[in-house]
Amino acid sequence: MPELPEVETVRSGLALLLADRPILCRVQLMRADLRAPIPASLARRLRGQPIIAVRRRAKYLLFETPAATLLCHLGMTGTWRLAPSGDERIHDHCYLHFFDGRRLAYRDPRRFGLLDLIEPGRAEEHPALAGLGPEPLDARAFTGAVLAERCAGRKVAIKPLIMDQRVVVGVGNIYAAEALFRAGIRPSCFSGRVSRPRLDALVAAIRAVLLEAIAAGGSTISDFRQAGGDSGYFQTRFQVYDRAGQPCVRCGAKLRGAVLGGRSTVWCSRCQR
DNA sequence: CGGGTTACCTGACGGC
DNA sequence: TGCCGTCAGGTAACCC
Repeated sequence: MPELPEVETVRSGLALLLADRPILCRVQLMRADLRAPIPASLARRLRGQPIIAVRRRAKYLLFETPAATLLCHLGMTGTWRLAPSGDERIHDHCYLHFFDGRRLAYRDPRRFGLLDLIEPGRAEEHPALAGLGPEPLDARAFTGAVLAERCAGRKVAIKPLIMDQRVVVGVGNIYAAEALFRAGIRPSCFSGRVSRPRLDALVAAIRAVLLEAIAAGGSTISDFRQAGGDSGYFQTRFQVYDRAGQPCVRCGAKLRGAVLGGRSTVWCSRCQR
């Protein structure tokens, strides 16, 4: 489900819900592992702690408490929701119970997500966060020059390259396709052969599409929901994603579809070179 | 090392 | 109705 706009939408929703810094009275794990084992000490370490902030790095959520930070990746199907008493669902893997009586539920049918603990001040050392590329919305960190350096001499196609979280974070299959369409770049283009002006355009397109999607509350495909339960609506603005065989919004040509780097890819062979 | 494929897991959907 | 194949927003372990 979640690329940067969806994770940011969840983050801002949770930050609003938790703005009064509620104190955890119980962390209830319903299973011992997701994609990776959940530390056995997680519940004990977080008990009695206030949530002082909810941050985002790449596609990760960080629930900060004085004693430790709860790290969460939503994988493909992870969701957080306010779960009143009686609202228990299949694939709920973790409940955060607060002293004020509220409860947050983490639900993740495919279990590609991650829950882990980070020691205070050690976020950059965590294996999942170390080595991540720049935030695409940070205009100083993610520039055409930075992307050009990562592309130089590379034969990997540009679409899988911009989905590589070591190059730039937060871009997944949907927004990679949308950004490449906006920039007029064919997804299968060798990274090392995309000109510098076109890489500048791609950086701008990535930033623009992510910002527009955040403003729209993310894209709701299947069961993505904001933390408040609302749907995002950016999916109504897809120009290429999931539109193979349909007409290009710009020129009317039939959009092409293929598998690239193991992921479904859609593009306009007339508008994208 | 770079580049490509596969596995992880469940659910939804289309075809028969 | 139900069975089966295919596909899904991500990541990482493999292979050559």
